[in-house]
Amino acid sequence: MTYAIAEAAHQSGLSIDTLRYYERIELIDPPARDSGGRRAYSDDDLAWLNFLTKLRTTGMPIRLMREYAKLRHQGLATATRRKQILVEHRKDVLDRIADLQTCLEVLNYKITNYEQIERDLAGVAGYEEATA
Amino acid sequence: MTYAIAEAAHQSGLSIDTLRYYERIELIDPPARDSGGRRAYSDDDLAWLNFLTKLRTTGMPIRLMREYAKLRHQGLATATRRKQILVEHRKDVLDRIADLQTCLEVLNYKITNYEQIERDLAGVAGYEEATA
DNA sequence: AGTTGACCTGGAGTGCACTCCAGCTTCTAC
DNA sequence: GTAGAAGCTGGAGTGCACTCCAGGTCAACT
Repeated sequence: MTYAIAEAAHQSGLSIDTLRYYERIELIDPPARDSGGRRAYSDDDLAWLNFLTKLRTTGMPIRLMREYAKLRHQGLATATRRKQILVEHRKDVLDRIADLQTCLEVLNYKITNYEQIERDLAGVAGYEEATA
Repeated sequence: MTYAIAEAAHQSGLSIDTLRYYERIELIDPPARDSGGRRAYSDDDLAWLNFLTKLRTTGMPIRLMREYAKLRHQGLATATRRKQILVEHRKDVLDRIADLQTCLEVLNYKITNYEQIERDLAGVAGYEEATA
């Protein structure tokens, strides 16, 4: 099964331009081409894209994704380094989640404040209505 | 109590250049100046900076932070809109955390795979040693 | 009085990750 | 056999959030 670039874009959630861009910067291998010279993405290509988007979503810089992609081509010998990259990245992601949760508390606190303000303002309005 | 820009940078975790940049784009009010024309940040300034960094950490675009900053100057009347911004942003943050957690599972899965590969490689090495 | 170091301004430069464009080819449907 | 959609290439442009720089001022210490 192969997929035209529009379909690959749709499946991966990336834009067509981004797919070609990723190819240019060697994040992905040049996919096969059909008889007319158009890109024909394989299921494997999509699986790799899918994994890449996971790394992107979690904020891995493209530079590091490229290193990972390069290592992949060098086979099993690089498994340790690849694992190391992922383990380090996992730590980054966990830290990031913790950061977000801390910020969330601040956000909650602020929102609660605004709710109190709204109640106060409504109280004044109610009072004004009652005494009008 | 006031703070020189270097101290404010240190306290907020932003760079001196970023503080001046935030001032230029009207994210923060111009702080007071000392007799020599140097910025003298107040505790309130620092508190606001601190909140801004929370918004930044959670990925709020500067454009939106500016809107929020602007509303703040217009007093209580804008409380509802400000709350709305924070509530919407909180949703973004929650979504983002959920995304990260999904990606984390993929990362964990991959890492587990690499660990299996390492064990397999170690097994072969052990076998080779034993039969050498 | 001179040196050092922090700070000042306006403006230019940077890095990242796309995103868009012009001009061309190729397939599909009528 | 022609119109329109989809894809191609190389290269330029964009938006964001800083970051750096030159050339100057000011205060404190020696």
